[in-house]
Amino acid sequence: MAETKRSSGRVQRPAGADAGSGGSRRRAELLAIAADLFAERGFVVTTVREIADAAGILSGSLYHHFDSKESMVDEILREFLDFQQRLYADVLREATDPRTTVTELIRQSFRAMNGYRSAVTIYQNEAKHLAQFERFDYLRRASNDFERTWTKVLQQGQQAGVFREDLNVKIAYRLIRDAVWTTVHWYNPRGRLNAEVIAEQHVTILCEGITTPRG
Amino acid sequence: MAETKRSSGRVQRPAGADAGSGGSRRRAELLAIAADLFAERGFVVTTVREIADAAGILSGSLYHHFDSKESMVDEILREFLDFQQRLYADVLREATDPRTTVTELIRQSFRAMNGYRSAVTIYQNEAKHLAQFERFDYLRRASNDFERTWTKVLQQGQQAGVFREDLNVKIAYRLIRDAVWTTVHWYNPRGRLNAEVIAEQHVTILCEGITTPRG
Amino acid sequence: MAETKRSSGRVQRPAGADAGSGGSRRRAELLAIAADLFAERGFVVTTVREIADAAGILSGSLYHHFDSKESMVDEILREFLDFQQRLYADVLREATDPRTTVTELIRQSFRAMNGYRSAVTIYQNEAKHLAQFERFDYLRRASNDFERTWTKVLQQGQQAGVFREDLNVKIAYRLIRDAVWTTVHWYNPRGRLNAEVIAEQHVTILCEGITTPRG
Amino acid sequence: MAETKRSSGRVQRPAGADAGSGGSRRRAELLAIAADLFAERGFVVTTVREIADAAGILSGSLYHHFDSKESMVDEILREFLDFQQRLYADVLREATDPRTTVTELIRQSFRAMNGYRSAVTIYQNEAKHLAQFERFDYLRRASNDFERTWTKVLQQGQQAGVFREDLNVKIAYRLIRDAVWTTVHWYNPRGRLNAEVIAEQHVTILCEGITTPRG
DNA sequence: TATGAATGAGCCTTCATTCAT
DNA sequence: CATGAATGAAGGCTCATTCAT
Repeated sequence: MAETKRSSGRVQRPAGADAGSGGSRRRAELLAIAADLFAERGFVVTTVREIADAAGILSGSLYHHFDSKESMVDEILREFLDFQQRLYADVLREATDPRTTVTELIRQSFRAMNGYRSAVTIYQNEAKHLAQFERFDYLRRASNDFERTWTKVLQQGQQAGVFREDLNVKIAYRLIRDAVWTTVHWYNPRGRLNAEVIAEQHVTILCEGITTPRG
Repeated sequence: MAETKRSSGRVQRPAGADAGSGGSRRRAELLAIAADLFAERGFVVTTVREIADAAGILSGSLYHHFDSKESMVDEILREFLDFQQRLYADVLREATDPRTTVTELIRQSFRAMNGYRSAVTIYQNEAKHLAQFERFDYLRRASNDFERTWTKVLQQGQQAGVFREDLNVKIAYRLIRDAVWTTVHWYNPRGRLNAEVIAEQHVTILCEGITTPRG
Repeated sequence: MAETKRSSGRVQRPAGADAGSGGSRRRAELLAIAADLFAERGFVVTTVREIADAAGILSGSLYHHFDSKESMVDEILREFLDFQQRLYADVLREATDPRTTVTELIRQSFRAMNGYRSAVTIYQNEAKHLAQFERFDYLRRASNDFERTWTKVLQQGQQAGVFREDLNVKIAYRLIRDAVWTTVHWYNPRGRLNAEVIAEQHVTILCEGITTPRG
Repeated sequence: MAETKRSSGRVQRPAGADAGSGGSRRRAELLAIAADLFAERGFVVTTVREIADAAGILSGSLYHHFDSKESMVDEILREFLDFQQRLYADVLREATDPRTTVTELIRQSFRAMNGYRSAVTIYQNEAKHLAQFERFDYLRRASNDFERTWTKVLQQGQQAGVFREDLNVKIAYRLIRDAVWTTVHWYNPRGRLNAEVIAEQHVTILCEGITTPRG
């Protein structure tokens, strides 16, 4: 078999996690470093040398842990997508009314941005480009899943009369998705505006609009 | 050396000819081809060869028209930014109440997407990356201009009591900007949803929210 | 389309040949240089840098003419195989008795060694290794063609009573083939023994054996 | 440093155990594995990792047994060459007439192919390449020994009138050598044609030729 | 204006080898 | 004996760019 290179490593473990699992600690470190660079500079533009430099090793040494640069993003994205899908599933399982569900979906989207900030950015920036390779088929699948999840909730809300009838759910979904996820481009975890504040602003604007309630 | 290569070339069709001007027709064609490729595939990933292939010439021949690949994006982006800024200026000059102004700003943002679709995409995708080079300083400047324009209007609206007081204008601005401009990623000019419909949906959602007005 | 890289180039043109055909003269030169190196040092071991050095250009420049190192051998081998197969076909077309046919087949095998010396060596040394890649399927096909050609003639000779009955044609074919083609490993075009002499010795030994006629 | 690594290891089974000796049993196993891979895939192309994989250990662990990849072939080839030379010496010692001697030399060449099949293949394929390194000087020496052995016998046969006068012994030797040893490329120990049959066919063809004895 | 040949720098990857544990 | 992490050198290939014709 291969010399190491087995998958499974957690990325920026956002809690306890990790356990005595397979992917060595070193592996996870390297993945986190790569994720940050991919997010900051772009996947194509980031060289394996840069990753290696940042890790304090030689570029060739990376291949002791990973098959390729591609397999690094691959792992990073899968990790994030799994996490996000789990969060959404949780919301749906405990869903009550559509309004609350939408609010929660928005909030949980922001939550992923804490543990998987780089991954979200990468997903945002590179998914389209990567999706053209067979290996990344799952990106399209995940994207479709997300769309289905959201549009279903929006439709239910419309039928229940809680969401505007003149809403084109497809457009609405995309607007919300982009509004929420592009946040990652300017959100600064060490800045004044923390994720919660931003999340609530988004909930407010997207649900109620920017104008004051009409008397 | 360079016989042509000077800037000024119009990119995509927008309105009045341009005939006779400096940038030859061929130049404009090449720029349009490049813009489409940059938008579709990404600036870094698009090779000069691909552009040349699409134009039916050899890659070296491109350098008769342009100094470099960079100077191509440069022209493409400048063109679009000029156009967009002119449109915004028009809106502001004829501004009445904040609510109408915001609506118009949104509409005019969508308008640019018709004539400068590729340019908008490129701006969306590559600005951050390009802005790190001196040559593209104007990107940051434009971005700041946009932010100033919008936040001013939003603040005025708040003071006038027409926009919610609990609005963080910075966040609101970014939400609106991203919601509007990321449209370019999925907007299909030949699809069912034309730009106007999408624009109105955005106006509605962003101004009134997705929920039905409460009695 | 591609920038150059079209196939068709003659390799070590063994006569007038070449004409104003497609593959530029430069291309043919490079191919000849590559062929010599592949033959002398082995395909895998020869680096594109070495080829480029021998040609007085940079390694990257080779890719202006060829898609890859592989496509270089590919062309070299195809060229030779075509030539050899044409020669064999000529022999068969004008075939009279089996004994003469075999003699001619041997002679024509040696003839290819003059114009395509390097190619023959490469074929000898690398065919097995290369044949494992789809792209080189034709190697196996050519090999089978050769075998069919030879074994048919040998069988006919046996039926005609001119070749020994106790001959295993498969073994005989392989013995002859290898005896003839491995010559390339030690044959020195500028040495004392010219191709004709060697050919005749082979004809004699293979047809009559090394022992003196008895009786 | 090296605790084992010293030469002497027997390669493939040939005869009497070897137990207790320096080269541990493991060592011999590894060598056999390496030999098979070198033969099948080529020395340069075979990676240490592949050998290690086939042996179920990590590539680094091989260096507990051997100094380098080179020292592996080295041992493999020495082993075979020793064996072959011993066989030839035996033939010469008990030599009677040239015709029988040649026959026996051919037979003993085939004999080595049973115990040292991979080694023969490696010798066939890589000798030329390896001989360029000082360390493998003995390859050239062995090759010369073989040539001397054979040409002497052939000359004696000519003088005795049993081999054709018009024979160029150099060419004849090479023809025989190559005819015999290239067999290894297609000989399948588990195929229909066993080594003995092949050997006898070679003896017949090389001594008597493929044509029927003329009345 | 365009071609065709070449440059030069850099990229991803491979691989034999080392060595602390 | 073996693992796991790393080294360092090299290899095939890409690509923006130049320039003589």
